[in-house]
Amino acid sequence: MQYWLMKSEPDEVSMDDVMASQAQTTPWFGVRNYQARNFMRDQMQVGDGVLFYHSSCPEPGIAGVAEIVSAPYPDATQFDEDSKYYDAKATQEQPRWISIDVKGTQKTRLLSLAEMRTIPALEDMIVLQKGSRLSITPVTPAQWKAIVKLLK
DNA sequence: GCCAACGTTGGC
DNA sequence: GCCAACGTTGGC
Repeated sequence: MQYWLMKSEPDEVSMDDVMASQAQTTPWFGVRNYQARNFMRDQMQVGDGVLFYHSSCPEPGIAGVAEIVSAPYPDATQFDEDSKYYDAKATQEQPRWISIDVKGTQKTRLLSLAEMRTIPALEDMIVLQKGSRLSITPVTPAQWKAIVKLLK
């Protein structure tokens, strides 16, 4: 059981979108960074906790909590020539990119990036480090606990 | 829109 | 294998 922070641009997929599809699940596609892919491929497990983070928007921050609900599987968009995520070097036999499904657990108040920076228990979070751009990052149990408490 | 930081590509 | 050039991310 591990914890993760996953970034999404709310213009693409917001926490509201994730909650609206609660009956089903939301496929997480379009990751095109090897480090993030490897986290999904090698470490993510069904039941892992996810902090849903809104990036590249007026108020960046954590907007809700979700859960991993599938094993990794090939990201279909890598084979779709019409997709902006198309990758000519990926083949069905040797896919490069991976998706997983998440399910929204709870929309929370927005824990803004600015507020996160003021909380000592969070200062080591990868997402707060200078120059950090990884869209999927591990979260420690202590960080998770502190954030869940703040969001109550 | 700016720009720092990072990742990827490709020539050598 | 090095590294310059380029593209992307993402806060501000």
